[in-house]
Amino acid sequence: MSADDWVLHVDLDQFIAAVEVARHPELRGKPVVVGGSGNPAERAVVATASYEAREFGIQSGMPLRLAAKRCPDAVFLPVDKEAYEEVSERVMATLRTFPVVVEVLGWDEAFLGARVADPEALAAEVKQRVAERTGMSCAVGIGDNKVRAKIATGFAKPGGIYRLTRANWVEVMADRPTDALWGIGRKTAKKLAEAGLTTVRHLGTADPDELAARFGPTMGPWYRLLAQGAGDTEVTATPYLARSRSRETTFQADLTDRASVEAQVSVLAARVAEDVLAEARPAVRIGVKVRFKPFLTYTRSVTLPAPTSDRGEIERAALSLLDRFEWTRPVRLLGVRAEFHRDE
DNA sequence: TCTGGGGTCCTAGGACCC
DNA sequence: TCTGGGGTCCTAGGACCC
Repeated sequence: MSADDWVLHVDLDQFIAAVEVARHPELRGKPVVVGGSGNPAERAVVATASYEAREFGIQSGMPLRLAAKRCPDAVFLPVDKEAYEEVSERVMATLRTFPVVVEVLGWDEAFLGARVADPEALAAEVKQRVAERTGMSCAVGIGDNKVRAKIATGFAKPGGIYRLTRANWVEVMADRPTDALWGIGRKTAKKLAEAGLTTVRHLGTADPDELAARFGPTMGPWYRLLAQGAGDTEVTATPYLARSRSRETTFQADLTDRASVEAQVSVLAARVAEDVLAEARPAVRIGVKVRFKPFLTYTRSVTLPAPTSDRGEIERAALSLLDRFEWTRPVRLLGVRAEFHRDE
């Protein structure tokens, strides 16, 4: 058997819930909901729900209050970022013990670039070693590019292995709705349906010019390629370079006066300035986001006269942007963002 | 919706310049 | 004024993902 190039996508099962259960074994088998500071009455959403909690119709992104209504007996836990980062680091370190290129995608997922004859055997070894060294269970998707590997993982969950390549793409995907594709969400699927394109098969054979006219010169033709299973094959271990850093807060009670808004923007700007300093690259642009009651969101941003990492300058820029909003409604969220130079 | 927080990328119009 | 054409930057918003 000769070796070929493969992309594996490793995705930890129920990552956040799994970390919590690992350190609180008494929670095993119970509906567990992690989100906000663990108080289901607060303005926050579900970060992860255990499988038991999902049985009650609880999903990530759902307001904690609604989750509590659906399952009053669920255990509500606060988000503990440090704990998840620590376990994530151990998982990624375990992945790096294999002769593969590891590209980290987030806390709980990574692409592996491997040249092997038997990718299923590699996937099984990865699952086993991750379980032994970290106690975490994962699903592994195998593909001939990143898109197919990523979609394959969805069929492998929880805890399995699935291979999706050019060979079975049509058979597996052609009759599925367009939002089964990675990068097509609810809104785009709806727009595609309005154009008569409801399945992956339809999209893959659609007229590229018409797609370009409807969805833009880049996205239109890209959607068609995506539906054909096309995707990037290059897995890279190059360290990630952030394009921006931001901090935002939804207030438990809306802000109604300008002085509190300014005070909160100063706090957020200081946190962003710390992040900018940690990046060791200056910010070139500062943005402010305001979400008014009921849920109206606006942004204003400015290119700085010169790149800076100075806390005072970042704060002044953020505060000056406040004059460009209309302050007629209560404020539920404020955010401050710094952007870095795009090249390198 | 009772709708978080942290990101990425694309689009489109206007400004501005040659 | 019956107002070129192309390139690039700036800005706001949208869609998507985890």
